[in-house]
Amino acid sequence: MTAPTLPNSELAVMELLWRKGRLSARQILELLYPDTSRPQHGTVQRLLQRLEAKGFVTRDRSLGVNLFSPAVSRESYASGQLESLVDRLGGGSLAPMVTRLVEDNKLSRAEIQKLRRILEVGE
Amino acid sequence: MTAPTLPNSELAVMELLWRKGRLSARQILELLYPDTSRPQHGTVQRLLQRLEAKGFVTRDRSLGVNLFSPAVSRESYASGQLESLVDRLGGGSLAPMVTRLVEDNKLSRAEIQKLRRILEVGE
DNA sequence: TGACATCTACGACACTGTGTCTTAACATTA
DNA sequence: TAATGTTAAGACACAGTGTCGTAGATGTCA
Repeated sequence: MTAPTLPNSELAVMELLWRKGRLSARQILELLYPDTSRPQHGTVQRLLQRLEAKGFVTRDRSLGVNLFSPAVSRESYASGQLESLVDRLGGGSLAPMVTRLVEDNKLSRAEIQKLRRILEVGE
Repeated sequence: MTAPTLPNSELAVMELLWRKGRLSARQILELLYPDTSRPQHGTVQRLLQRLEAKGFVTRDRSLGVNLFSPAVSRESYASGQLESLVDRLGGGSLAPMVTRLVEDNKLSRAEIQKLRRILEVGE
């Protein structure tokens, strides 16, 4: 099973969970729709349900209200997406894309330094 | 205007064009649906039409049959997708995702070498 | 314990994008 | 000009997304 790509609304929920760690549906509702008069409980509940089905959040039912936590870290999701991008478009290699980014000056000096350091593995 | 993400069927057409450079609709049809008895001309035509509308292919009408060429290179599309991934999920930085790939041994030794060389810019 | 508020689960729906087909118009050539 | 191939455009089914409403479960407090 390859990692699915999350739609925007679900990603927004994950962003919250990644930032806060563990939230109730109500907290998510308030953070997600801060100035809406309408309830929209159902929407949040649906999103959480779908995320749970996809294995992206875990639900703690031991309390009165359910608490939701991320089951997939941001780094894990992001790198999974990167991997799938590389497979789909790069013929399995990240290098050509990075080459292009460098040529187009899309990577800052600092970013390049960081990447260099990361890639200094072994010998 | 940010680069759109192409659906599979359109990407399949682009793959052909990237590989072959310039093709007629019929050639694309034959390459795309090699062993189909059904015509499916319309499908290919539609795909090409949508790709043209998105600015991904150019159409040469000067001959009897239209000839289609890629208007966006594979590298350009791929790096654009990478860039948008970094913006959406990496907080603008590619480094964390690459870190994760390295940790998970998703990058071969050769690939790491290649990336290192690419990133040896300036000083 | 009953009344009330909250929370949860789920069916429903509109909209959009995708993938495909069909048909009609058009061009080409034998 | 008939036959053949090509292009254009309408149409549609289907899946995914984002949302709502509601019914039932659960909890709280007078």
